[in-house]
Amino acid sequence: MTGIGKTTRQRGRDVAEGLATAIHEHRLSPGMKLNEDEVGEIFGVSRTIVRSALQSLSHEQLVVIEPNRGAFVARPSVREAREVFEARALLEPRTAHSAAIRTTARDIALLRGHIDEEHAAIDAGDHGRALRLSGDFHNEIARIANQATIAAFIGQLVARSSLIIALYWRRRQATCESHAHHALLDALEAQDADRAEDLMKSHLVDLVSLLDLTEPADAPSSLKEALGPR
Amino acid sequence: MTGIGKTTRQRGRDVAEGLATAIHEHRLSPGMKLNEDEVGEIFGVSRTIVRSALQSLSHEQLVVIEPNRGAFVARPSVREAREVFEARALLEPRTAHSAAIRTTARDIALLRGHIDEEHAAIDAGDHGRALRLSGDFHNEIARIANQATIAAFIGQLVARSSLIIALYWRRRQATCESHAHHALLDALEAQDADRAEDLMKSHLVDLVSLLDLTEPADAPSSLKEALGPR
DNA sequence: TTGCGATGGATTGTATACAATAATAGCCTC
DNA sequence: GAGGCTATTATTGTATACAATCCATCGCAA
Repeated sequence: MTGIGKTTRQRGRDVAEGLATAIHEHRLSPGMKLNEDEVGEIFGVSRTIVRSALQSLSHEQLVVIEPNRGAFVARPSVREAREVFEARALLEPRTAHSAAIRTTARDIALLRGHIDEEHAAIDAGDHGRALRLSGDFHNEIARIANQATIAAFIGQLVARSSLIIALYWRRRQATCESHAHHALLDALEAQDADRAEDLMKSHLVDLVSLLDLTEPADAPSSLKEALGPR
Repeated sequence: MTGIGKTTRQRGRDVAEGLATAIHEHRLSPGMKLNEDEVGEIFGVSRTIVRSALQSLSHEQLVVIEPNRGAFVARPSVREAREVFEARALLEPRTAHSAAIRTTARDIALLRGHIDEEHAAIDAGDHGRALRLSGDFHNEIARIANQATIAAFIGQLVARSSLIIALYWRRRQATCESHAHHALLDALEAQDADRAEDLMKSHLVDLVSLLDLTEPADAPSSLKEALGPR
């Protein structure tokens, strides 16, 4: 239904999506070099297409292009990390509010499926996949709110959050946030917009509190930190 | 200071900016075809660069790329128009609040200069330039708020607003919104964050009220409307 | 006149070739 | 052996050539 890949439509999109998914699932780590020839060979396209995909990703700040040096998976600074979550705090609660009002039974079923998949992934030990699904949950809510423009912004922020989590997550422990998602789902199902808004707000606060945003991490502040026993 | 154009840095950015400015100033109208060869000849670059610029603009939704048909200046639908201003209503008031707290004397001077330039442009009958400067005013406030992520979103929304105004502005009359900008400037100077927030909110409401968002306008709903006496 | 189909021209999509720049390795000097 | 300079290699930036697609014109028949 989603179209077989052999069709003539723009393959740059496919490459960009492939790379984005890999980033979401933490298979590509922040700072990693994205060689144009290599990527092209992997996806079976020429550098022209790869270049287009990388530019696209750089526009949503998943990738940083350094002139004449190439493309790298972005390494959001502590400051950027804060900004991303402040933006999310500004957008997502109100969006959850709108979503609660418009939620249909079909949406609920879809979201429930999402959460189930997420659990399955965690049980299977596939943390990358679990993380991606967790992000998708937020994107789904934005979609339900039926405001494409805001949803697009949230999509970008969720994607960048994935990089931020890769860099600044405190514990190795998997996503323990399923409870928050469950509670949100309940509020949406009850169409309790105010509760959904509050839950989203505190969910985001919780998320940030699980990050360690004290260290610069862009450049190690000391040699010992950079080379010492990890 | 800003680098002479002959340097080796990516010229795609220059082309994109050139086109964006033309769109902001309403020299390029919604729906207009952007032929790759033509644009390339105008800016003195090859299609490769033009293509990159067009993709960039399409990502911020100033341009729509139809596969195998080419790039066109975007024609936001009524629905998109509403969404853009709802997003602005969500982001900009709080941003004005933050900006008011952080405003410095230097910022005030800069904004005042902006407003003056705007007036000068209006007096000179250069509505396009006035409109662009009016948008820049909003961007400046976002910059002062010192949240690059949100500022980038606002930048996009302001740019799209320019297209929306081109399509749905009720009167021929020029921007009569200078008063709102003046009032905002005063609030910022007084560092009265709450007032700045309220002023921004009502300013945006006023802006929307000056738009005619009742008609589809994507396709004229009747022949009479399309061909009748204008 | 109206509708359909074919042909030619123009425009976009993609790959590739070449030029420019940065990274690497080797050599020489001290 | 350490440090710096040069040459080589690898990678990116840009232009161009070719293929695929679309659009317009024309012709023809009903």
